[in-house]
Amino acid sequence: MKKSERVKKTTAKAGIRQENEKIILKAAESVFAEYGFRGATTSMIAEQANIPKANLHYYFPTKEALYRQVVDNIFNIWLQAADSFDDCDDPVEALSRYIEKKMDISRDNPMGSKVWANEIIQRAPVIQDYLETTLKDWTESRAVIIRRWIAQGKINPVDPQYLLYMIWSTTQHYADFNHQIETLNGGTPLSDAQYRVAKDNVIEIILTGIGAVQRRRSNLLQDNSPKDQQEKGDKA
Amino acid sequence: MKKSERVKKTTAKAGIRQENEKIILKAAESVFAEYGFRGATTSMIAEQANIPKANLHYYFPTKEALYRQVVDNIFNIWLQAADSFDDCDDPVEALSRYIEKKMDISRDNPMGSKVWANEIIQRAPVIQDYLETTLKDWTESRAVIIRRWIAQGKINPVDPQYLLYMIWSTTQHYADFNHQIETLNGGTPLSDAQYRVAKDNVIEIILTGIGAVQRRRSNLLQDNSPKDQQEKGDKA
DNA sequence: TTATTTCCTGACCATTTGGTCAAGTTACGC
DNA sequence: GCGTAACTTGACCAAATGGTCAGGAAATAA
Repeated sequence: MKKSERVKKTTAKAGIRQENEKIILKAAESVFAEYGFRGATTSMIAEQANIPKANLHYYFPTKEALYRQVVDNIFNIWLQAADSFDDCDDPVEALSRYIEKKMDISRDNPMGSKVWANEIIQRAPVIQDYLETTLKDWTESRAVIIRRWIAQGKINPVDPQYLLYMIWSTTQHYADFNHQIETLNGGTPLSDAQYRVAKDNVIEIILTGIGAVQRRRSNLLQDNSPKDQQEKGDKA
Repeated sequence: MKKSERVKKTTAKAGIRQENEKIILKAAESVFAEYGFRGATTSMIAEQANIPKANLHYYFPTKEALYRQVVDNIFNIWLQAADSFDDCDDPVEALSRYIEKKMDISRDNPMGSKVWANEIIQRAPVIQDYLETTLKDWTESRAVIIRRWIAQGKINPVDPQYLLYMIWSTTQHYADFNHQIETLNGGTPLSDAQYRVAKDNVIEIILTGIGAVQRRRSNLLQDNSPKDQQEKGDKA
């Protein structure tokens, strides 16, 4: 139908492959996010990318190859977030930064999070390997840091593994269940201000919950002043 | 797995329908959970239920009708959990009970939770109506209770909506991401003892996080009985 | 017994699916 | 210009899919 609105070709032939792969990957991400690997069809993806299906198969020979590439990209984003949880002496700083980063990712890349969720629900046919190696190692290394904080009396004795699950689930919920949140918000997406409040609530409750802070000054209820956009002026 | 071990027929003809519908629904739940509506096939479900596909269609004329029934059952379980969050003066009691109930459901009915997750990710084609009515009303009524607790100084000022999201996500994570948790647990499911610890951690961190308790006595670390994760020393 | 209703299922069908292919078109190096 | 490599795509195919159907088996009613 609408066929020639295919997006500009930057500098002619050079870069066409790169450009088109990007378009296809983006379309694939959103279709895989919504329907999972089995439920997604290459026609849907092609349509979303606004190219003929045969063209899609020119760039990605099989549905599985395309899916793998999508999942790979997502894992890289995950790694990026993981880096922000550094080996820092201050749990408030390290955890605030990590949670904030994860919340940002949920907002900026909700489709990726959904693809990940689908992968796990389907028992990780593609990323099982990552889970057993990279993710497991990372988790254990963070557990060491958390246990050190506990030993130093900086936070309450909590089981690191369950604390991490809480952080993952809470932050990713804003991507994966975004539709439900939107519905409960009257059918409109969370505004920037609301998202800021959500973030603050999450950080505050978790940090307070593990005894990293006693009780913070800020009122976590949404203030009704229209002005609310200053940077992360709230921290430790 | 064989073929004719189809389960006993209780009392012959009477109740056959009921019996078979139950078997089919259970099979359908697990297949829909793993692959979503589109990704699931009626053959897979029939196979899982150990009946010919044509027989499945005798009881449930279409895939969609079957799916609707599955989703309906899940929503009823959700309602059951919702009831346990009653209008109680004590936030510690009300929230402990609710979180515990949700954790129990995640353990006893992980497939249901996954079907729900898939539904939301797919933008609730079937349950949108519930979200806008039952779920929304319930959420708002609980928000009132939470705000009252805040006004009474029983908990810190937090935004009720985000607190609820945290409870939902954290508890449901144990069902939806059960495979990831299992992998990180060395490939074995959480034991009863571990699950107990997980529950306690969740309850404790959230209740402490909102200031409902100051700091509780229990040590949330798993008692160090020799049986801990140390099977495969894979590493890099 | 026979009649009637319910249940069971192999064979079948139209549509959708992932993927191919051959005949093009476009861009770049020469 | 011309050749070649990269890109594009309508038409096509075999397999899988949701669903049907006719005929048979089993249970109950008469």
